[in-house]
Amino acid sequence: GGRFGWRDALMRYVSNPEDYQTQIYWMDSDLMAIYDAYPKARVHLLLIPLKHKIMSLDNLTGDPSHVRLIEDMQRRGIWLIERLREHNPELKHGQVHMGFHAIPSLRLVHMHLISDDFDSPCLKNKKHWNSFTTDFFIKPSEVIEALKDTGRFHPDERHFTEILRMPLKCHRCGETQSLMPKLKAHIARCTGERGWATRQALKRRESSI
DNA sequence: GTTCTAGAAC
DNA sequence: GTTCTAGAAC
Repeated sequence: GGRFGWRDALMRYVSNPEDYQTQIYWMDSDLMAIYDAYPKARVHLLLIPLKHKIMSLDNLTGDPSHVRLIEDMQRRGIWLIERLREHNPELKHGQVHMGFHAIPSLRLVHMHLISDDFDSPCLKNKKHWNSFTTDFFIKPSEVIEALKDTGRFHPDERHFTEILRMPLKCHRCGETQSLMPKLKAHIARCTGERGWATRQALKRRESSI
């Protein structure tokens, strides 16, 4: 086999940033923000520490350097969202969510920055949806508090596996949809009056030509 | 994490 | 008959 298995996909970016320049949105000596290779929304970045090679949140302790790392990621995440808003006019009023997956598939601690539209052909199944729109999506403040209070952050695997199987629920209005295609159609409609009206106007204009 | 696809659901 | 989900991947 090769040097990296699929679980180590993020190691490539961290080990050889120079080979991935087009996939890097922003980077300094401590953190790297890359475009998710399979974005689940119009904007979807991963923020990855460069100096601490921590495989998962389970490996964090109450050590001040670990608490500080997550606090730095939180601060940088907020900064990146502001930067994204400046460069993406469509994000001006929309929310950008920031968080970790409770049980990530890929090694190396990474925090998602993802826009609220969830408009992407890569968003395909229930696991995708529930991993961003339920308690499976862990805010950095939750991790920081757990580390300060208990010196660890160990998500219960059975609990979070069950969460991924929950019904498909719109993150805006709470309405439940039976199937992914129906959810995706609903999300497109429920994505805000202004966005919806604009799309309808564009459709009318297209069909009248 | 994705791809592929059998068979369930429609 | 087609769409859609969900489990295997050696």
